[in-house]
Amino acid sequence: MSNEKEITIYDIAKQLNISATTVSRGLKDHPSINKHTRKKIAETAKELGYRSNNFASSLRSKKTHTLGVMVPRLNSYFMASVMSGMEDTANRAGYNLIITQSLEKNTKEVTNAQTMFNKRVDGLLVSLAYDTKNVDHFTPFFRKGIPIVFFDRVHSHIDSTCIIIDNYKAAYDITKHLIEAGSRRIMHLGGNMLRNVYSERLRGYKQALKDHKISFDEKLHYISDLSEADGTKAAEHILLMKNKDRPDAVFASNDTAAVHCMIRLKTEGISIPGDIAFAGFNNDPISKVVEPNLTTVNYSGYAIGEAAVTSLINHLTGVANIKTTNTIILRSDIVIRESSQKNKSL
Amino acid sequence: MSNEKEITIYDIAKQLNISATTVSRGLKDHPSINKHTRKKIAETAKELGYRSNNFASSLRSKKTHTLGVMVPRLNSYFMASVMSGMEDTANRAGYNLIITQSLEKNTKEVTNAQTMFNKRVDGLLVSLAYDTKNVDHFTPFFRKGIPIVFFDRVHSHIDSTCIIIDNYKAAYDITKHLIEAGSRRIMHLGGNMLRNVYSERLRGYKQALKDHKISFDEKLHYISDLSEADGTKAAEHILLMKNKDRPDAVFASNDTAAVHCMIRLKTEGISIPGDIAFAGFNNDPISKVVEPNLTTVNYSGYAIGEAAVTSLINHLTGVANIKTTNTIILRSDIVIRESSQKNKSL
DNA sequence: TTAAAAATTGCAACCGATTGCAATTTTTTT
DNA sequence: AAAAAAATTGCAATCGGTTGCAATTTTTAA
Repeated sequence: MSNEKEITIYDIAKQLNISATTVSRGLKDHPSINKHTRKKIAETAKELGYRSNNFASSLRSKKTHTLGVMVPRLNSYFMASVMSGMEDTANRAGYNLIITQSLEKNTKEVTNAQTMFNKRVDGLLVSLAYDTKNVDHFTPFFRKGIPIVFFDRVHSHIDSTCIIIDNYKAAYDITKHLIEAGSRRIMHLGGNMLRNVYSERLRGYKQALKDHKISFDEKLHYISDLSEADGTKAAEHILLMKNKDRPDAVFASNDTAAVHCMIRLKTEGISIPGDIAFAGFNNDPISKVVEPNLTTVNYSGYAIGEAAVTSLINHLTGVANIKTTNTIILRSDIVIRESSQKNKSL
Repeated sequence: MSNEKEITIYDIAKQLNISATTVSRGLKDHPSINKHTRKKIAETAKELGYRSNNFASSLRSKKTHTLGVMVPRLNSYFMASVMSGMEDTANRAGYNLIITQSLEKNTKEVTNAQTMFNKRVDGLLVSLAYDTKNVDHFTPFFRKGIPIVFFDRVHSHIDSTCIIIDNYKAAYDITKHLIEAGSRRIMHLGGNMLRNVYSERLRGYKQALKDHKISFDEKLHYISDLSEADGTKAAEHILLMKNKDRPDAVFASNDTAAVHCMIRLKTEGISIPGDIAFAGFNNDPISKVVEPNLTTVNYSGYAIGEAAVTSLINHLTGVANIKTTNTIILRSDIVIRESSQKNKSL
């Protein structure tokens, strides 16, 4: 197939009558190499069409310049944005990403962790599966000192940083908003309590109720996977409730569930926000499409991806230590749209 | 950090009193190694916690077991599904993915191609940027015999396979449907004609018009990037048209543009599908949320990703040759929803 | 001008798996 | 039982950078 032979540092060395050692050092701007020599090396490298061989380098230096990414699913707008931010940031710093998805299954997550370990990633970026109960599968990493940054669905661990938003506050604020916009009996569509994102949102929701002297009703806490189908099921659950028990608002832990719950209720003639107000979480594109537009919590997946990779690479390059930075909290804000405004409904 | 020393094939060899050569061959089920020996090697490997070193392997064998993926953008539902399919398939076959996005810019695509070349990917999976005019930046790959599979936004090249759906037929069918459902003056929101997906859809649209004795009106062909904003702009364009010039239907080359065009028109009191019927492309989640639900073309991003990776790996392993398979066409079908049904509107 | 310090450069041994070819062992054939 | 064929196994070179330490050259200080 290819006739042209690969150029190595030895070719450059021969051409310049210097040693391969000097070429190796010169190519990566080692301080002990003379500026003039360095320039000539760079020139010759370009001239000959040299490209460095990662494998030789990784073999010797034991650095792979590869980061492992473990996510529940890739196919959501939020996660796609996160990946986008990670990819940009990693690439800029000369790192590659290996991506795996658990499909929300702990067993697959465990297998994926092994894969990552065998691929010898320099570090790991993890968002946990729906039903992961412990992080034992990461023990080999901790033991070997391979840094892990958790993001979004995190697990607190002494040796790693977490990149999150203030889920508690966001949920508090949006619940408060629902109350102030005229709702009293607010149902919460939540996720698995094992996951910080869902438990924190529940906590914020409860506190907001409490601060407004509304007592929390366990019957109004509906736990599911927050899929489209779960949103629809939640709606059917509501439809089965006696009128007096029915909520006058729903706060869902993601937009998908909120939107599909709304859609189902609307087909039964329930008016939104008149009969039931709605709020979601994520600011997914669908939140701007559903009618009425969905009030939600906006935060940048891209920024989360960027922050996670930056934090990990800084640790790897010794710029900062992951063990001292416990948590990085990114900005989030609530976006008020029509779905929540009972009073001044337009 | 880590105390435990890495286990190599030499450790296994020593333990079993055989050569590293045999261990190396045994570990990858080389036929010339005795079954019994092979089993003992596998056992010892597991017992010692051996993990193969990719870098040593790649260095010597010149195979990286890495596939490069180049896409316009990651953050769409469709592309996320494609990635999901690719990731699954590649991982199962022991390959990794390196992912880059062009952000629709040819210049970034060119840079990314260089990156991929330097990373020495075994093969490339490419969906072209919006404004890419030629594929000269892939010449180094073709020259070195590194296989490329194009998917979705493809470029016909003797040396590579294309994974696509029948865009012509899908567009023809959906346009035909619009006509049969009562529309006559159908506007087309298209993308850049450089991209097969958009030119083929235009072709299908035109042919359907022709077959129904409707003449094509260039004024009804609106070209844009098909973003949310472009959908809105298209709506404004329509609103500025004289009543007699206005289309009675819109067929957009993606759901995003269709939906945001609908939304804008609805705020002006235009009834859909009564005044203007709509059809999109992609079956994005938003198509089931917008009101009325959007008629669209459904096809599986996951399947495309799967087919692309399978085809590439088969070529790499010699199971099939990419140069003989020119094109793989995957199934697509139109999903009829309310937005298009002028006659029997519900 | 010479000794001491600093800056450059090179030697040579790795890193761990792969592979062509030869050597050895086992099985089959005659 | 000897010769031929087939099955196993091992030798040793190789892939291309990296790095501790020593050697050499240049610069600075005395």
